[in-house]
Amino acid sequence: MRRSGKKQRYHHGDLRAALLDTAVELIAERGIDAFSLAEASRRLGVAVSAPYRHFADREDLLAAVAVRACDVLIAAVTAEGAGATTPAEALAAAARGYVRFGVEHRALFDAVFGSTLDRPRHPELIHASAPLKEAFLGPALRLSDDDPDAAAALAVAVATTAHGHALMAQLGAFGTRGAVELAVARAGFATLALVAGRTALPPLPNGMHLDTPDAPRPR
Amino acid sequence: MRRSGKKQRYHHGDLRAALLDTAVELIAERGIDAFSLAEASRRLGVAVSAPYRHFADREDLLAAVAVRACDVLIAAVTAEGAGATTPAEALAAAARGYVRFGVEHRALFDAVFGSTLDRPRHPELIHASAPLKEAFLGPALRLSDDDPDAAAALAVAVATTAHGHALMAQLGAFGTRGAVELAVARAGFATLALVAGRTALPPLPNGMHLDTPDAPRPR
DNA sequence: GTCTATATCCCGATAGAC
DNA sequence: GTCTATCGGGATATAGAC
Repeated sequence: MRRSGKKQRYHHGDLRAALLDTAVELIAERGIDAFSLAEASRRLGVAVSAPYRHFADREDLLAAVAVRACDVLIAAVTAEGAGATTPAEALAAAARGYVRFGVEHRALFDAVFGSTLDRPRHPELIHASAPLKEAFLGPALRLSDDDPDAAAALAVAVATTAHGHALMAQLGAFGTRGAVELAVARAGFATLALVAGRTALPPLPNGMHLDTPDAPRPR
Repeated sequence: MRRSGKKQRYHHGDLRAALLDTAVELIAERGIDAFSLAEASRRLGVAVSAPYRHFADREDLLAAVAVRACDVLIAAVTAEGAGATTPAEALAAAARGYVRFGVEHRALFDAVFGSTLDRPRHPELIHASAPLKEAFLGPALRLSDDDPDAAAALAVAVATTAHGHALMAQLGAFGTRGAVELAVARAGFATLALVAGRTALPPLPNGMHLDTPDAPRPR
């Protein structure tokens, strides 16, 4: 019944969940920096002070959105690779899923990558994003005869290239009509090209392994 | 003499240029969305109304910053490839220059790619960014036996991969110490891998050619 | 758990004096 | 070309009633 009315009031309903949904809506419409608790409250028909019963502050809510977004991202990256037959195809599928997520769920993508969260303040975020690297590292390992250094180098290159395709697609660089599928397809092709030319990728220094950013440039 | 005092007043000086400089400073410190004319005015010791003699509004100033940033970006991309001996090396150098610009001049990078300018309203921006594609397309053409379709496919893949490396580096995914050089180097290697495996890149549809985004997702 | 009310702050943009 | 003053708006967050 919750979906019946447009201006549903959440008095005594599950305001916490409703705030998360509304946050995603607002981020999709105006970007993550323009998101405000005040506007979310207005849209839900509650007082601007109500969210503070469920979230310590604005950043706390955005961190919760980012955690949810991580789950969706990981599902997207792993789902697309379910039917892959070769490791190279699995890697390309992971890249395609990553890009598809970026363009089809831009708000969630921004929640993960586009906000200025103080990540040390939200350790659950680091935990939520951990499985992501496995989706790239697993196939890369199979492609590299279990050489972990070569696999890490390839996985980083592929994930980074997928990231670029998602961002470029968001910028509109792949046009407007059919841009989603085009960007997704190009990310897959680029991945296969990286695989084919992977001998040009020397090992990363110090066993770096696609870690979640721990210390982003402060802002 | 302009640099002598910290709280230099720009009364009757070149306020327009000073505003551009200060905008870059502020964007570097707090991000482009948090940039405000009011704070820039405060920092320069002028009234909040003063900037409106030089810029129609906030967006107009940000567009001017983006134009300047485009010039620096193009210089960075072409400069790094000056000494390249092979087309593959030239392409890798362009990618390295792109990433170096992204991490060393993050404010300028954000001015070009991270703002929500109404680009049709600022045609000079499209003009300023035009030479960028040549830096990638030129070497790609030489690598593709002057096949323009194959060259475009390669150029898009390389530029997009460079973009991904720049963004990932900004996120801190390449760590903190030595992150700049690491990201720059990885972008170069990834480019060489793409070149080596470029037969996996089918032609783009409809003669697409790395155009500047004309219709970014509205926000 | 939500409301009312409020304190405090910041912003973009304009009018009119000098 | 810059200033003073101001309008109109929106934000975060808290206090205290119910």
